[in-house]
Amino acid sequence: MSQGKASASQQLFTPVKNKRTFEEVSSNIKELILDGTLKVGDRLPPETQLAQQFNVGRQTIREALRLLELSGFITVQRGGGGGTIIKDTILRRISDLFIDAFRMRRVGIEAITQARLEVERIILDYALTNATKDDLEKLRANVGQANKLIKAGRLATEANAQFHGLLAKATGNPVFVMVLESIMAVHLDFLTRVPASLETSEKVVMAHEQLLEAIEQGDRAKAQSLLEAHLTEVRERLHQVDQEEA
Amino acid sequence: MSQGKASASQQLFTPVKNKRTFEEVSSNIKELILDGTLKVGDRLPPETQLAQQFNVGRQTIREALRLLELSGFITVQRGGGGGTIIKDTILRRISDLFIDAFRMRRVGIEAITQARLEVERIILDYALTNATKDDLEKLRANVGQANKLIKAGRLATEANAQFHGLLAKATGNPVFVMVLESIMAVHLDFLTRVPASLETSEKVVMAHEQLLEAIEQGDRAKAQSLLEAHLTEVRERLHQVDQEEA
DNA sequence: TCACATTTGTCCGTATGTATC
DNA sequence: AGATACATACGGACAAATGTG
Repeated sequence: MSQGKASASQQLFTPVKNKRTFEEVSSNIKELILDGTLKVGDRLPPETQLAQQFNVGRQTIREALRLLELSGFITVQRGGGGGTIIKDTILRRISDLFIDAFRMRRVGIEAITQARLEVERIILDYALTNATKDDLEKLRANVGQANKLIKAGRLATEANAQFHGLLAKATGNPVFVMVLESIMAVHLDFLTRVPASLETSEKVVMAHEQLLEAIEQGDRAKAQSLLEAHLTEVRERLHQVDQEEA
Repeated sequence: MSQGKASASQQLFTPVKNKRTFEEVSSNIKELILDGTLKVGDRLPPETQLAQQFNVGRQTIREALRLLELSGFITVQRGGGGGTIIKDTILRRISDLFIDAFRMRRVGIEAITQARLEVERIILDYALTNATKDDLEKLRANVGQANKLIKAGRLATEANAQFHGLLAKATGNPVFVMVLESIMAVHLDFLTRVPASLETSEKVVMAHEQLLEAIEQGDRAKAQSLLEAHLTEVRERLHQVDQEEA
């Protein structure tokens, strides 16, 4: 890349083929998905047929499928009746890459907590003005389910994580959902190393419930201070673990 | 990992193999990179040798390499003297996935602009308190380079995008860098559809210069209003394009 | 400039594992 | 339980690209 000048800083001829064949196949299928020709739930033909239709070898098809799989566009099931199915798991893939990136750069837990706090502040702000009745109902249902789990003596870790995702959705802006889920994936990755106790799980549910009430009442100031307190507590808990490990 | 209790409702034996072979190989190599055994710049053995060492077929190795490649851990060059080299391109991969995610969900430009504005607000806030002399020097150099390009009658698109990345770096928190670059990648993806004029490019550089001066003087209020104005202008330009297309 | 060695890219044939009916 | 359909995996072979002498 980056060939400065050809005649006048612009290249006259673009190479007919610079991508590898499996990349060609991959982006070919990707475009079909993105433009709606192939929809979620649809099934792709078997690899052998794909190879024939694209007029390439099976190995090429397989490598193309690996790209699509890791990009979150398809899932592959082996065995009879299985095959390749269009499915949107991009967000999970982004989260996975975020986790990798943090491990690679050896980013500390403080940086993540700080970023999460700031993002959640924004989210709360937007959620307070944009949340629909449907959003609030879903948040209510989430807290209800979490309470149920706690009373049954079970952990509500997953539901508790979901609460923040629902809050992000209530902003009406999907970008906030993506950003929050990416950051939270890293956060949760750290959290899995600390044995979750029933008490802390219960505390979290209570905090969510109070926060939700403040949101429902439109009490901005109260909601903000509750969020602050909630996340500060999470931060303390994580730092404790961080030091124990070190 | 994470087997709480072994007697009731918990599995005693975990399956020896649930991952596919190429996934096994991939995460094997990935761990070697993450724990520092393999460092950036190192070269992996040729595929045939890898196949022998892992005792698998070359096809399996190739699919494993595709995963690592798309995850941003390696780059592959063909030909003599080429091969697989450890290289960290995770951030670029995340940006690519973000672009895919937006196309897939058909998120509008307004949502992205809004999110970017909020994130940049935070970044400016942190940069104002945390920026080191080195950070400021790099920002200065960036503006200088951009000005040079403009005077030479060339566009400064790349440098202008880099300015915001440098600002994010000045927060001292790498999470902000990741989030901003992800959002900006989508933004730039939209921007490539509008033919950039020399005048707008120049305008942007001037805005950056003014903003930098305010930061250097520690004038928080001024910096904030300048940022606001700058991003609002970008927003207007984009919306214009958006409507022309529709 | 040209030939050569190295390494990835691609194809084919075949066998095995696995899930569904 | 058996047949079927599909992904998974192996091995061998050749083509294409790219650096080196």
